[in-house]
Amino acid sequence: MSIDLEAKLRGKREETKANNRQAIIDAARLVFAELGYGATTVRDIIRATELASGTFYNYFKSKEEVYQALRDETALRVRPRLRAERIRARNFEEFISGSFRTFFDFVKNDQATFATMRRNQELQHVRIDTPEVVAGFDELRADLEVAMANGMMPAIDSDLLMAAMVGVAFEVANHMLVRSDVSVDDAARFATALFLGGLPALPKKGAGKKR
Amino acid sequence: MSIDLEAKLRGKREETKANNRQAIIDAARLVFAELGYGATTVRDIIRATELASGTFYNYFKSKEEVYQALRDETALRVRPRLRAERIRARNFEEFISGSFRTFFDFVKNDQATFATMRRNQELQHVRIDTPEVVAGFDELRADLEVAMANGMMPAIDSDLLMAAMVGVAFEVANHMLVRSDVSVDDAARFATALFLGGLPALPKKGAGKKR
DNA sequence: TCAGAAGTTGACGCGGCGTCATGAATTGTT
DNA sequence: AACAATTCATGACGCCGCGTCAACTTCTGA
Repeated sequence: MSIDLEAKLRGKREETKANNRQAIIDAARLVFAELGYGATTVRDIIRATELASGTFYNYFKSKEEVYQALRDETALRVRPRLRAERIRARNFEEFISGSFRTFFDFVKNDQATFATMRRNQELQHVRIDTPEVVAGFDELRADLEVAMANGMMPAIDSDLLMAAMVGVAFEVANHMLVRSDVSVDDAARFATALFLGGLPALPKKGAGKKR
Repeated sequence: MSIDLEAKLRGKREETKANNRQAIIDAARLVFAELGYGATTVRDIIRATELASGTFYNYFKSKEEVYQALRDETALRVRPRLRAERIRARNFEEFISGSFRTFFDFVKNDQATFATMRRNQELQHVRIDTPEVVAGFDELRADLEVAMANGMMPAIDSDLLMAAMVGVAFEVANHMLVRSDVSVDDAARFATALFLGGLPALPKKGAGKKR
């Protein structure tokens, strides 16, 4: 059977390590959803598992770290999609609208993940910086810079542009989830129009700097 | 002396209550700055004070609540400024640029407060929802609606527009603080240009809705 | 078959949590 | 001025979660 196969390939030790880690993550997802992030303790998580309390610390330093792992799993699912969407883009309009639409679509469909998080009033917003998430931002900025180099769009401070896009994306996504009358389409159209319209007006890089 | 005066006016009881509350808030500001939000305990806060541990709970339910109070103090300082700036505005350009400039200016000058917060990696971002802060957002939206009614700007989904402005404001503010080469002026110009340029392109309210 | 490595276990000491009985200080009343 | 009532500060207390660590079990490679 497949478990034996894996055991052969990876060794039993590696196998149970992976299983334990995943068991903790899965338990955490459940418990966070039930109790809310702030209220859950490491003990709650480990209790929802077959493992002993000490074992938790072989895998994570704290509940924060488990949360990050959860977050990273999510980010790992979106990033490739966003990346693909941007690479496919033939012009700036597609670049922008594709990015926003993909993101909002993900947030909406993956509401299971996000709703879990959003129940917790303590974790105030969708927006959180986990290394994976930050890496995703960096990818966006890199792609923006490529687009500028290709002449697809004017040369603008890519860092600020990225910041603005990220801010709009997360904040609008929040409102989309809260309000029933805002569809993915509405949200994407809104964000896209804002940036397509605003782009030509943005201060060009190198120019206008009073240095 | 003035303390006697206050005591006469407010009663000694009220007086010490106000003092204790403020002492706790001040101690919290200090301790948060020193240890970071996540690492500080209620005990740490109360220890930085002359009061006994039980007294803390006469004023706040948890460290979260003290943090909110801190946050509210800050929001209470910005809101009137933003409000005044928007009321003074004679056209949409002034409305937008005044709002952003005031906000970024505040963040920069009040870095003491914000830097304190930003040291804490756990509180991921400037952006947090405390009742005062939310009230500030609502004010912005209300003012946007007034501006639309006055014909200063086209009728747009004010909720989404507010969300976008808030997102850009906080995210760009973050980058402004992190990067030494972005001045308040740069940040304000960038955000203003984005919205002034994007506004005409935004989907008009009532139109285009496929309902 | 066995020695060493790797990893699991749960009991332990420490410290923070929120409560509550006690007592001190302030206020209002006669 | 004396007193009763009210308000509030105090800090000890029981509870629980924290992270550690010595003992033990399981796996691995020779």
